[in-house]
Amino acid sequence: MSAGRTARERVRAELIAEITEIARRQLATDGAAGLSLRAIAREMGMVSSAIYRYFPSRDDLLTALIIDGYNALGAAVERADDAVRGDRPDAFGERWLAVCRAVREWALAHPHEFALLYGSPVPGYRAPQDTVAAALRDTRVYARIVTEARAAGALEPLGPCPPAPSAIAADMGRIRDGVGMDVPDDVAARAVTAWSGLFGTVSFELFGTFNNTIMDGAAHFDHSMALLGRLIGLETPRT
Amino acid sequence: MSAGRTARERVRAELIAEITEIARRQLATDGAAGLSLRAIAREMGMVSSAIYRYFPSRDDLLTALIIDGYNALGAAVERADDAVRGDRPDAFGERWLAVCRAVREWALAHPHEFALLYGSPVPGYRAPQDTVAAALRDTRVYARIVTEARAAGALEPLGPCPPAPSAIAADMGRIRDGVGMDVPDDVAARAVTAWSGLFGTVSFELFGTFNNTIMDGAAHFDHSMALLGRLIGLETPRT
DNA sequence: CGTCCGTCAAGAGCGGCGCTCTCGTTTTGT
DNA sequence: ACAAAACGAGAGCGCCGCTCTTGACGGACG
Repeated sequence: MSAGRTARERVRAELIAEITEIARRQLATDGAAGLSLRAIAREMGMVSSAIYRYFPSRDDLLTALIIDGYNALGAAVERADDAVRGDRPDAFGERWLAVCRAVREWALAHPHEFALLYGSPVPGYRAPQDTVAAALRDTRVYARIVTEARAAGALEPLGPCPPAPSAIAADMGRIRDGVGMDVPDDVAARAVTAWSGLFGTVSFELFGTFNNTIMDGAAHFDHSMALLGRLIGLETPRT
Repeated sequence: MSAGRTARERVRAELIAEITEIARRQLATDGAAGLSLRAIAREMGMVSSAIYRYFPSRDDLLTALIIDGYNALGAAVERADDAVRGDRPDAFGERWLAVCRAVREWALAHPHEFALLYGSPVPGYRAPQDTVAAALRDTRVYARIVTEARAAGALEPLGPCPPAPSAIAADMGRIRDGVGMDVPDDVAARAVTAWSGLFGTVSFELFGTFNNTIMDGAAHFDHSMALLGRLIGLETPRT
């Protein structure tokens, strides 16, 4: 973590930082497919082959950007939850809505990075294990809200729903362990469904599926998230 | 529709068909980014520039594949609904589940095509108007189920949910007109939310977000769709 | 102090890509 | 029969990821 001792190590770390920064700017402009090591080198006044001293391949640079992206989204989600939780830790519905909005707003502000994280996988790219750990960061926030809400007895089941079949018990157990969501299978299944709905809604808006139909994205999103929150059992505020 | 009269026109139509067929195979193998006009030409024993007589650019070929994809998915969804509707037109929950399963199964069978339709937009590609019409085909089936269910009085509202805010009335109206979903705003909003949840769930499974956690994708999917069906007000069968 | 080895930037080059332009040839419609 | 349109082939432009070689530089050690 501390700056490397030798001058070489220091300049090396700086160059790596500069490369990823330019790459992030390229990503924001042209998307993942437009990310070009040659263009980065050009912008740095280097020759393209020199970049390979720092990133052995384009995919390795992509991995760095993906991890950064997951962390940025995760941090935004954490901030959103903390902002509500600080004042009213029991306002679980508000916390859920705040988290959903944070995801949407981060996605709208960084569309290409969101596409990199949750869009079609980059062909030929195999996500290394480092990325899957970073990918869980925002999910943990979300799991915490559901867990705390249930512990507080704040989950009001929403009408008669089919119970979780035993076939998904093992999967729900893995989710429980993976992100620390300590709730029964029924609640976990509803939470996963709502979570998928959140990202599906953001994807639809961002990728243009809603084009020319849903114009007031924010209003629709808020209402949609309120409905999904109710599916979990959360009381969401009127929007 | 009938074969062109002149020999040239006939061979032209055949060549276009052969190009799209090879392109579809390339798409299934390598994904949209791996689609290469040069490779297609090579496989056809032509020189690359000759392809441009038939498709003026790579994007135009992509457009053809996208329209084909929407139609294939739409047809699969129509078949799934018709299979249930023929016997039991009032089994709205079963029809909803059948449609959801059709989407998932088509996506699993044609992952790259699904990614082309619902994944990150191809950078620089601007969807022409032809594609958006084709994109509505599966949605119409889905809208028909919800509309018929409501007309039959088969929608049992699921507990107390926030009512649709007036801010989304115009958007819901556009959806009503666009896909022929003749239901009030409250129902339309729930339907759109469930619909987003369907594609979010399929995307998560297909793009690897569920990696190593949800192993029995089918069981989780069925239960998730049952929950979303209940959100609309449909009675879904035990799975 | 001098040597020596690891690190580095640079350059040339490979095969691939989308796309354009030209040039003969073939087919079509008149 | 002849002009016009359509066509395949070829060369070429600028881009890409990636590899290999070469020569210079600098910190570590004898």
